[in-house]
Amino acid sequence: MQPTVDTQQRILDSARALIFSRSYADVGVAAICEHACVKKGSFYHFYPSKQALTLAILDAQYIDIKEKLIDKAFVADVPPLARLERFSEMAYQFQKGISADTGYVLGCPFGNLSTELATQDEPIRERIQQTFSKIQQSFASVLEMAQQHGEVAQEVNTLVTAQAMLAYFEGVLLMAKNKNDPELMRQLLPAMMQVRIKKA
Amino acid sequence: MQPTVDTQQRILDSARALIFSRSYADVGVAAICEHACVKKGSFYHFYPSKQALTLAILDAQYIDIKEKLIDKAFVADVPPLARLERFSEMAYQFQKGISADTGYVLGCPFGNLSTELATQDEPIRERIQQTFSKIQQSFASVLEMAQQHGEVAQEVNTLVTAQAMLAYFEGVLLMAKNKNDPELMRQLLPAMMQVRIKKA
DNA sequence: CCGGTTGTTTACCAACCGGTCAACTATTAA
DNA sequence: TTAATAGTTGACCGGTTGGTAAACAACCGG
Repeated sequence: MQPTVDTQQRILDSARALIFSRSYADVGVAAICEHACVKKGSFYHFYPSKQALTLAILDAQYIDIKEKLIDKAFVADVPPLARLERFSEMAYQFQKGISADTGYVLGCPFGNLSTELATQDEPIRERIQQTFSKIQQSFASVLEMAQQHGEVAQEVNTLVTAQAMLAYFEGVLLMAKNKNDPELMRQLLPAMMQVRIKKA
Repeated sequence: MQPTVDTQQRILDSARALIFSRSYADVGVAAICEHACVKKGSFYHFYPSKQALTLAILDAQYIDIKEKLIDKAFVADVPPLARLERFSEMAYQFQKGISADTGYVLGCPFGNLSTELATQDEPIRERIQQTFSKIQQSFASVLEMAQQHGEVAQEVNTLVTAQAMLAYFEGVLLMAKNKNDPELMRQLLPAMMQVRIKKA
């Protein structure tokens, strides 16, 4: 048969790009197939439903973000708190690039799908929740190291502070998307490093 | 004619409730009409399009939030910074009530519509942007009074800090919606009052 | 009593939605 | 050589989408 190499991959990549730049509801299966140069029958050969595809997108998206953003920002030869600054700066550069390419700040793939589907699709909501938890854990680990380095007070609840920082990050992305201006991230994100929530 | 009293109002109220609890794309004109006990022809007698209705919803929603949340929280006989705490507490109570009624934390009507439509519908994006600006202004006024009372340092940029606080608030709402747990607001919102961004 | 305005109703539209199905083709293992 | 398997294709499904048009009913000012 034809190379066939990556029909499934093309479907996933196309769907990821289209849904990220528009919305879940606005991107139909037909549009995904057209973008991936695949017929609808093939789509349903690989994915039983649009929902199942979306769950696969979430997993792939997390792997990407972990490799290309989190792991690249949280490097050992930088002091813990400065790693969070690297994270902010890289996220800003990322959104700025997208904005330059597409004309739009697209925000966070997880946050976007979450607000659209959290009350509508329980499996998707749950998967996003798991993803946020993993990212939160990465943040919390950095905060713990920061505590060991004396950069963060011992009385700080690292897990809850990580949650708050992530919430702030998502909020800034939401506002930047709505304003369609990546520079808002530059202005607001530095305050993320100041967020603290103390132990109960 | 029939009482007719408020066909238009019923359409607006139904649409507001339905779209808030689901999403823009998931709530069709037919569903709105059914919920409002109105025929589709009447809908288009009052609103030229679903988009126009949504713009009207945004305006009505802002009026509501301004009256029932902002003006009630920002009262003169409470110290400025404590007004922000009142705002947080009332927002939490509000979401808790919704959660008890519907089984879901619904988040912010503006934030929800923004993430879904910001890249798709420019007039709606713009209207949401104006709404956020107004809320931000209310926050900034409180911060200025806090400065006059010595609660906030003079070097703080009140307008940008207000923007950051609003972003944090939106982020917390997003996370609470995704976790479907209003208690997250109790845990995270107090940190909103600590957010500061200094003058350049 | 009339005519215009406002509002309501019903029937209708083309386009699209997510998803199914059976026929077909190519590949591989026995 | 054959049979099973994996992948592809195009036609098709019922239901729904936002929106339209025309007939009709009730009100009000002249």
